[in-house]
Amino acid sequence: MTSSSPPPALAHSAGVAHAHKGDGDVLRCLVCDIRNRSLCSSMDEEGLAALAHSSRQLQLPPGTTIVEEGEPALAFFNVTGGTVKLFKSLPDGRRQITGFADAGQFLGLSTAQTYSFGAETVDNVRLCRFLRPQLETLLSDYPTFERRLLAAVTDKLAEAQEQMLLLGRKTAREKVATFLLDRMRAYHLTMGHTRQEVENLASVPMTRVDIADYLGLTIETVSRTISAFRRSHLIASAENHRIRILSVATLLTIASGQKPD
Amino acid sequence: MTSSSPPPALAHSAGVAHAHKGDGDVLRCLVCDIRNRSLCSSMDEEGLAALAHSSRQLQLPPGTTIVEEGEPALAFFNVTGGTVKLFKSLPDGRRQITGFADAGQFLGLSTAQTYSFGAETVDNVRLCRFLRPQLETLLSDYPTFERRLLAAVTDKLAEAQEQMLLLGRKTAREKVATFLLDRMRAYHLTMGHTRQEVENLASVPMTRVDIADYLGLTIETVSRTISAFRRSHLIASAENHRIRILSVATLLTIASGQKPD
DNA sequence: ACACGGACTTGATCTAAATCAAGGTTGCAT
DNA sequence: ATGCAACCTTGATTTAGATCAAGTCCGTGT
Repeated sequence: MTSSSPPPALAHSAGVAHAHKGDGDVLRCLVCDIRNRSLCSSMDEEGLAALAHSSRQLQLPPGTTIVEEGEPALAFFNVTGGTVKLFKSLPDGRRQITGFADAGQFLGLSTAQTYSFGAETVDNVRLCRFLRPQLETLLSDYPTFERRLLAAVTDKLAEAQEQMLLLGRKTAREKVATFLLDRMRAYHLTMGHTRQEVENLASVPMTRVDIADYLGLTIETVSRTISAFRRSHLIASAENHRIRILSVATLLTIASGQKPD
Repeated sequence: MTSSSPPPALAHSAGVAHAHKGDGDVLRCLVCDIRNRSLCSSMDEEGLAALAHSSRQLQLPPGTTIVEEGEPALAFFNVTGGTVKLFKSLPDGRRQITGFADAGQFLGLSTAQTYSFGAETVDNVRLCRFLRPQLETLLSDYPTFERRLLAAVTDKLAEAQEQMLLLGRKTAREKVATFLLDRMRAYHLTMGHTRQEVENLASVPMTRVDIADYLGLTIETVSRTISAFRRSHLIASAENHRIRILSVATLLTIASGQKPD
């Protein structure tokens, strides 16, 4: 009974799977390996201790609900490992994934009382949870942290605008090319440019359903388009839900709306 | 030769049309009639003086470029009257309007060196321009202002996610219904609920081309859909680029993805 | 080894919206 | 008043991507 059908577990109920006491280790944030790639990079040593104190670390299996659309917006999260999907839905079940949050990204900011979106883990995810009052205290106490958050939200907004261009005006082919390049960039970011072998690899832990709901397509169209790219030797499958991009240049051309195959 | 064909004028070159010296009147922001509906509501009297000192007021005719995609991000703007369109384009000219900024909305935030989007006036627009260094000073000097900006950007992000749902998953009919209701809400906001007569009016100063580029449709589909709504007596035309919404409830039902005409 | 279930692929057909193609309206400039 | 140009509407036809319909692949548990 390790991982059966109905996606269970709400992240902000009391005793969540593998919740670590934040007050135990002041070092947690100090030794966090992705800290330089996240909001937390704005903090000095004292600030990092405050962060560790204000947050709890969670480890969640695939398919776990993190936040639910319409529920009280009680917490803010920083993803430290794995991939989370954010989405909005229509009453009849149509769903739009508005973004994937990989390690280093935040989620859960809300001005309203309730979340205007849902969030669910794609694979095994580690994240730090900040309850609202604690986040507010941090923002007030550490102006550099607040400034960094403002910059991060501004970046997310620019990303969202790029995605609107994709959803409103790109063809299926252009959408999928853009997606693969984005996943390659995301993978490079989380791997920190460490190895040459990682080059041109994209990590694609999500299902075709998720990709389709992200690109405003059906799973069949996503599948066909990926197959076509594979047949044209623009990409090749790699182990572990990864895709090797054989011609970044061609894919870039396609993604930006110029014809070539 | 008041307003001929090729859309001219860059807003941040020295002597822009009707630029008012910011340092002249300390009262400008104090007496601003939309201040309570904007970022500026976070400021006390002293702050308002600082705002007036840090900004310049511009008055621009329809079709004026405010910011250009790829140009250095030198300024931040607060719209105090009229409507601005924000957009991104593909090399072949396909365009996606990512939002309309009405009175009280800001635009021009950027973390990068250059703007990732363009902005152009839809009708006669009044706006306050803050150069980057001046904005940064304001943020540092007035924490409540920075907090308010963070909230405003967070709201814009939620709006963007809603628009992604529209672009990726809604039908033409649902898109247009959503748009009309949004325009009604925008009109109510800028009119401040003053009059009963204003009820159920939507202000639509933009062309069909703009609406189509905002909804991810063609002008023909937008036109046909609006005509169909008119034929079904869900809406009616009103003077001055306005539309009267005859059945808000029905339009809401359609916008949220349930069938009814 | 095998079989079950979820995820993916591929093919055939359908359709919502795009494209192509005329007109009709409206407002401004002369 | 009249003519022009931009904007909008409506109709006919086409098409990209959706839907419908089988399979295939792959990982896990027995």
